[in-house]
Amino acid sequence: MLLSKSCVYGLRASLYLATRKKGEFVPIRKMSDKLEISFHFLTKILQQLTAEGIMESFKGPNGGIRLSRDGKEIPLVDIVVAIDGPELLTECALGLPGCGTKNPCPLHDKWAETRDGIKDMLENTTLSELVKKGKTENLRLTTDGGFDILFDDDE
Amino acid sequence: MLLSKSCVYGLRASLYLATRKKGEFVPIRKMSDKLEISFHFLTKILQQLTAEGIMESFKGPNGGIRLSRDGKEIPLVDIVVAIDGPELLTECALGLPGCGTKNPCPLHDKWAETRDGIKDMLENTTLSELVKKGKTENLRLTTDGGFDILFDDDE
DNA sequence: TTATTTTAAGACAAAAGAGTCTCAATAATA
DNA sequence: TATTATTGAGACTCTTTTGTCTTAAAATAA
Repeated sequence: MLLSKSCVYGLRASLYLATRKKGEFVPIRKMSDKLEISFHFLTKILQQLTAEGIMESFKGPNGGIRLSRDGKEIPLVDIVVAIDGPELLTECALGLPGCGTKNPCPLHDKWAETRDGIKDMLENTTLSELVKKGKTENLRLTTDGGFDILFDDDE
Repeated sequence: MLLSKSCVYGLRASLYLATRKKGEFVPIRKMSDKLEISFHFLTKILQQLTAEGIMESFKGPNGGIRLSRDGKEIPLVDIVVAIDGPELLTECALGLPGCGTKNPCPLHDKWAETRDGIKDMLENTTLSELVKKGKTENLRLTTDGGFDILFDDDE
């Protein structure tokens, strides 16, 4: 599996927040309902992302979570690295510590190239970009629903 | 982590076997020593690969494991799929079941492209190719040693 | 036939990932 | 001030992955 479940949930929640009005706090409970993710589990994941400064939280009524930056400025790699760490983008395909151009494994060159493909994609794709695509084509973020399930009923 | 530890160990063992003379059985104990992998754990992994027909085993004195085909004909993808399954090459980056061109997630197009990069690399890289490169440049398959540690003392 | 060398199979244990639950802290509001 | 709505922190459980151990089965050789 490329990304951990925590990371996937973190990405889905980030996309959710990127659909909201700038500055608006969204309660985790609402997100966990819409995205069909366990509330407590999602809470822990979002705590990581707020600790990393990607999101901001506010307690109490009208509180919740929001993105720290505009979604246009947040590439997927920020969320992936915050949750899964940088290993995916640096590690050896054969699991050898310190594998690099200086002391490579037989697969190093080929894998480095492939890995850069993943890195480029994550660095050059932003939340806003995916939200825009999602909205336009009504793409899904859950097993069942379309992108529109993210919006409130009065929208 | 892209590949499971089992898969990584399976790849290293496959590379080891691809350095041996065609038809020769190598005891698992010898491989586990050279590759610094737990004997019992490696045994279980190789059982999967023999079950998949990628390797053949023979019990008793002078027994061991060998590749079923010549290393030239074995692409890495065969070993990866045998151990980790085909999910890596098919699954959705956001973990949505049935994500595809027909019912995609917002990341589907970009991820499908990246995923194909991984697939192409694994399909177009063979054991022999890596062994050749490893031998020529004395690349490592363990934390410490070079490729030469795979060879017997009398070679 | 008996002992030895090897893989096969499966029980078991340890560690990591995934998920749940409870209680504390903070903020708003009645 | 008391109540309610929210996140924060941490203990806890369940599942999967990783790793160990024991015993059985097969093949060879003494």
